Amino acid sequence: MEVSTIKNTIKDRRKKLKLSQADLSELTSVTRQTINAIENEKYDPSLSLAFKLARVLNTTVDNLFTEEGDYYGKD
Amino acid sequence: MEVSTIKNTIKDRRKKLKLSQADLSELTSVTRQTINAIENEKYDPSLSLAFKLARVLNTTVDNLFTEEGDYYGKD
DNA sequence: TTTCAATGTAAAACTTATTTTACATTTATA
DNA sequence: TATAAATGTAAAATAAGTTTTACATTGAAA
Repeated sequence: MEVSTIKNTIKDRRKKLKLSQADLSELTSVTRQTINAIENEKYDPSLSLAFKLARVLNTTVDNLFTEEGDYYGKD
Repeated sequence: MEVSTIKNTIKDRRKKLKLSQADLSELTSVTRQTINAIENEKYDPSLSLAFKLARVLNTTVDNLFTEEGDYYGKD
């Protein structure tokens, strides 16, 4: 089971707005499973979805996601 | 031939830094073709690559990419 | 004007993101 | 505590991003 390299604060921000995963999925036009997978960092969202999520959650992509660790990965 | 929904200023910023597409591809660990395709907006980069590009080009994801138009797309 | 570097492009294979369908578990509330 | 809502998860299919290989065109410099 792969794990995303990028962390995010979607769950926190979603809850502050009292939205369910289903609500957020509708607001961003993806499935609830996609929201769930991204919150639980099964994989990274596309750039397009990252922008939609940031917009709906009243923030920026750079704020919502943080690329940390992995600076010495692969090669 | 599909076209990316997201615009970017990679080419401009790359040139200001006097980098070739090949240079940028090495700095971000992708192929030159990937850089070329993204500059010419054949498709969007992954979120991970978007962050790498922003970092190398001394800017942020939100600055480097702009999601415009398409507000009334698809459904 | 030749030559080399840089850029554009394309098909096939592969990897990763997303959907669809479906069900199980947890959490809130009547 | 029963019921509904929310969340977690999973397999198969499809869509989108990336690599590999390869070649053609453009641009710069000798």
